Amino acid sequence: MFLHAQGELALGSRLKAVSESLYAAANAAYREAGHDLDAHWFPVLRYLQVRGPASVTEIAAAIGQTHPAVSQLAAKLRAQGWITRRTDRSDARRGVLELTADAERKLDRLGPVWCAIRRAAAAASSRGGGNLLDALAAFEADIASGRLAADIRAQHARLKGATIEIAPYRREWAPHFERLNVEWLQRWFTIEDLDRAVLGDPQAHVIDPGGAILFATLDGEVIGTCALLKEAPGVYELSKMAVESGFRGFGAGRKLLDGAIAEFGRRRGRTLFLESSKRLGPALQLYESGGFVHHPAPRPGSHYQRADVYMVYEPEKAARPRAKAAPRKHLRVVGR
Amino acid sequence: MFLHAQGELALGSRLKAVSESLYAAANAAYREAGHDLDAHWFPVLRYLQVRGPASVTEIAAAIGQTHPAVSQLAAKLRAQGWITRRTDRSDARRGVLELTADAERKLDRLGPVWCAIRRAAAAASSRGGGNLLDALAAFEADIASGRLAADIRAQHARLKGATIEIAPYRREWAPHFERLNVEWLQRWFTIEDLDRAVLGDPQAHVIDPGGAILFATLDGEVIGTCALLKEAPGVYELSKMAVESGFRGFGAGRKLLDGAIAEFGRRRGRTLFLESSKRLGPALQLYESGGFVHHPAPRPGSHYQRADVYMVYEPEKAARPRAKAAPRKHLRVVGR
DNA sequence: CGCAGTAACGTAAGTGCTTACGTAAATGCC
DNA sequence: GGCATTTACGTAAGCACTTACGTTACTGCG
Repeated sequence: MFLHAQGELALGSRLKAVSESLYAAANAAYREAGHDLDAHWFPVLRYLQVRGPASVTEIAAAIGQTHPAVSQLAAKLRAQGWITRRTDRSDARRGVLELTADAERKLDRLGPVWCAIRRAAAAASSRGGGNLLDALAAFEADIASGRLAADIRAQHARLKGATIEIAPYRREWAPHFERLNVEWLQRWFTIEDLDRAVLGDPQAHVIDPGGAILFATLDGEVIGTCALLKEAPGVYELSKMAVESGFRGFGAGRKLLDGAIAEFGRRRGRTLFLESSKRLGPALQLYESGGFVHHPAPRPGSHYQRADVYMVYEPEKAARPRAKAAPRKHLRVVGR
Repeated sequence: MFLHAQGELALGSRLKAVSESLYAAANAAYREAGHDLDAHWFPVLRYLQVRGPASVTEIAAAIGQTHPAVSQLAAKLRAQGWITRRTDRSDARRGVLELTADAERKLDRLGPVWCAIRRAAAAASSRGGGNLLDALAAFEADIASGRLAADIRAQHARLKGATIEIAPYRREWAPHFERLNVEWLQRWFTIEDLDRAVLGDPQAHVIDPGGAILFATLDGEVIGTCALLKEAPGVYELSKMAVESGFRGFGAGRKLLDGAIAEFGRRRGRTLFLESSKRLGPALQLYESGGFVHHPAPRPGSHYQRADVYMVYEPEKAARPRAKAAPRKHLRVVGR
């Protein structure tokens, strides 16, 4: 499922969905057992059952909802004869909600259903190793104490000054090279035979012929890559540039590009070119600001079907104080 | 917190609350980082980012929401320039939603915020032993497969034929005797000195003087209790009858009453009386159907302040084929 | 080919909450 | 004792969904 792949980022969505499924399951159980009540009423009714008559704000505070929520539900329950309301003697603002005798009797009959739900939910909650209830309690504590919010801020502050490290090829990272490239290839194009070959065995297709592969890491985690392919003596191709989609905005692309160009320089290359597609706007912008200029025609023997943009590195064109306000128009014209 | 004490029964409420807190935390993080987007948009926007253009129903299925939800959100996002919609060439019913170049750029800048949220949430999720994400995944699987619903049904079927066992006093259950009685005393009255004494040391105040205490158990779990106090030779008082509020409807009260009367019989008692309160409607109904009849005046030396109902056991009055349709009016008249 | 069945998806209305706001009563403070 | 502040809580409006329903387009089958 897509949301599962998003990990913690989609936690809110998933929790809400599970919450609604639970209400639905409870309602189904009530209906099957012949009880006519809604699972959403549980906190209020149960509070009144175990604690006795209580005011709107008292209940709201106890069950962690706003007072209008309780107020509105109370109006509904009153209309249906579950509760009564009388004004507090010592404080005329306050109302005292109380279960009717009939409601009390109905609730007293719910034991078996509640017990069944509790046991089934407990079993489901503790399946798969951990215990949902315990984990949830810890999570709630972090939210209530503000620790989660503080942690997000702290992490973000740390990450703003985070150092993306550029590291040379390592055999054990070959799967990352494949994974990162497959991601954007599938997203924008299809994987061509040449891709499959290069990604499947980067050692044989990139390193051994005299090329290089760079990896961008954030705190040890590989989040981007690019390859410098050796075409001919002194002629290199920049290719397979990929940054994981959840890790854009760290500047990994720029660092990879700089790293590749530096590598090209170290090898005393004469020509550095690349093939790309006008569909990859942000990447083209990056190449332009890195010193690549557009070339009208494909190189003889162009590799890829998808390629419709050809660029060549011209060092003096590099816009080093990074051109933040680079005119978008330029890109558009190029893209045509 | 009240909801925590309800265990699995309040899980739905709590999950929803956590879900909303998470959305709020994410939104705060977005705002602080200067991004103008809503956490609720994440599933749709992220899907379009990693998977590329997609139709409404495709997205809805992937993120586990209904198609109107996606449709409505899409309309809003379209109005704000995040996505465009064009009609599918091969199927005129279907629309193709696609991120605008601007949106693509905005999303590409979110890496650090996402990473911060992910890390903080991961830390909170795995604090406290278990891991919320794993536990949630297992729980979701049980819901999706229908196992939870089936389990509830199965548990409920089992519990309908469940046997409440009545067991005699055991020293290690003394705390249950106290807990169960404190629950209803606090709910309906206040704890009087005599209560404190009896509940604090049932051995000394009930058993040793020649009385008895019974416990009702469900699958080994103590869920109810009652006491038979010896007042004088042949004279007993039924007292401290309590069934846990979440376990009403199992018939534990009746079994406890029957058990106490049987114990009274085994001891060849002559008189069995009880003191109660007209506020405890269902309990009085139980006593009546068990063979107790109302007595107009308090016994000389009545024990409790709260007592305003006095009953005496008259075996021939026991409505043994349990009087389901016992006239409520009777209770009312008695209660007056 | 014609036509029933189904899929895509927009619109409307409902729901369970929320925030925003107003009013009346109680409280604190000089 | 008067008056600002706070508290209780109802009402209104909004929001993120849902279910219900209708329209239009595609699909499969005789």
